[in-house]
Amino acid sequence: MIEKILQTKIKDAISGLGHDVLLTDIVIETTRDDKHGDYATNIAMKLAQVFKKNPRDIAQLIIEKIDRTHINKIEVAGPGFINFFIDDLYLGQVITDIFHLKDHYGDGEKKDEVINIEFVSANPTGRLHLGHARGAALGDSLARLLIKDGYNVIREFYVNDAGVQINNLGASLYIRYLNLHGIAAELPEDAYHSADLIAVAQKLNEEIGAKYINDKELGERYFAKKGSDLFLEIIKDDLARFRVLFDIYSYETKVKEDNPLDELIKKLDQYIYQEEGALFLKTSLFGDDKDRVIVKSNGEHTYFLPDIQYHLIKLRNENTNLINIFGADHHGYITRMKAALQMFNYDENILDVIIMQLVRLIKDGAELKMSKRTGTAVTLDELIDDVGVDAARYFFIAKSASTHFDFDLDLAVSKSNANPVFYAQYAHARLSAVLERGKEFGFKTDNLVLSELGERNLIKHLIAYPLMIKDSARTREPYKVANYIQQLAAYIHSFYTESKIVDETNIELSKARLSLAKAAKLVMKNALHLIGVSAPDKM
RNA sequence: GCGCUGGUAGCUCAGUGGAUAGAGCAAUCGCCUCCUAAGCGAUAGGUCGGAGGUUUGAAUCCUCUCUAGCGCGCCA
Repeated sequence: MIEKILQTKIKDAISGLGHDVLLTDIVIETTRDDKHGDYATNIAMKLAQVFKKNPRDIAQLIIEKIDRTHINKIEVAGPGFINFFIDDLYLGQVITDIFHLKDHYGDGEKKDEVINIEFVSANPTGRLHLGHARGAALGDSLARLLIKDGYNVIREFYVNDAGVQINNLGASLYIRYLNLHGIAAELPEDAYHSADLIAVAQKLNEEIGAKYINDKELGERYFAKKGSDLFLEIIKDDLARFRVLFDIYSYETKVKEDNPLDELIKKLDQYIYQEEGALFLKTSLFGDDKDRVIVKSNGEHTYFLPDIQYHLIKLRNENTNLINIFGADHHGYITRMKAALQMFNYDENILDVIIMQLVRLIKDGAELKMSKRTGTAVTLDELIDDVGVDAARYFFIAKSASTHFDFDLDLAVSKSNANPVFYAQYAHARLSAVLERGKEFGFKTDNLVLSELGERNLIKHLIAYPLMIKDSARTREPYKVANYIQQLAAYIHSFYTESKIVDETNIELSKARLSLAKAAKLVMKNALHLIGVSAPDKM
């Protein structure tokens, strides 16, 4: 890895001047302007205070001491940058590395740590909509990224298959069911109004006929159970279509069944007090604004209590860290959950909550409110039909989770070709075509020297791939992969346009360029795979 | 009122202590007898919400402030 090598060279040079610096304090950056060389460091400016000297003078002292193997030229520039111009032959070695490592190029060191990432976790009371789609794309891409970086990853979905929302589902479905039998019944304001429920009611009606039309209680119970089961199946199917597969589905009912909440309350005893007939948990001891109710005065527990149990279950194995992906409307929940975990002597950082800002849906220039109640939500299913999995997934992960963004439905559907994902896929397809065309030539990795600007830019970007993986996994930000992909596509298109890759009059050069094309294609395919996007050979 | 997240080009967004603030889309101008023009090259477009401060250096850090979204239930 070039960065590391340069860091070491610089560190050694600085030691030669009688001063020690940490390797990690030496920042190597790729230059934006090729006049500034290939890589640069600002270390001399950082050391200005220590050395009490002008940064340019320090830079000069460093470059006099530095080992110049693989380096063509070193310059002091601007306010005190040190610019490195790397030998072409040395840069080209990355192609050999990629040929050798193939799909494992960029893999992080294998780690013992398990990362459990919980996302989507939608209530099985309707189809997934746009907001869930963002979470699904984000969570799955993050999972892929962490796996690539060497972690053991568990993708987990928590199903709230108990509680008021399920009863409400049962009641809503029951009314739809009565309607199917010509019985007039109005959906209450707070019922689920979406059209999905009609389809589910119809399906269940086929199984039971008129059995429950005169038995509201049994009917509602039946529809609550069967309806949520059916919706969960629909959710799983939609997710699979979106290329999102979970390792574990955990059920609230099962969590409570296997782990009596009374016992949990006993374990939390020292943090619990009673007030006005309710049980409060002293989460304020751990930074929460106030204490939280876990058992209401009517004897029912709040959602929070089984959720604590659930998080403990996720932590049952040693060496596990948790990631939850939440919508912004749940951010108030973070501190109390971390507080509960700290009551069991876990470090607060064992749980990392990624807050995802909500998606605003724009249609005909105006905001369309998403709500299960009013039934105006755009479902994941419809989204996939309209814009396709690749474009949709790319669209959702290409922006950081903290970005509030507008999803313009008209734009997404009508101008899907404007989606940057096609730019990247097209770059991949072009490389596939040219490799096919040049398949008789073979490849060349020894003494591979490519010195055109476009070739060098592409090579340097391939070199940066492992570092990008590491960085995006560390900060848990898959959008950085999308940024990388865009830049990679741009370099590929430039290279393709500027350099004739298959040239019968220059076999050696063609072999070298085909090798670069093959390496770039492989990296592009793998990068796209990390965000769940396909890499077509033809477009 | 308090808290979380935003405010950067016409639009959607990157950039979180360094060189002239970038990309895609939209706009203008070039480029296919030549490996896929879903492309390339060039031009134009920005008081980085505002004000103060720290620093050799600030879009980036600090304080205040304006503004948008979301929270602040014995709901889930």
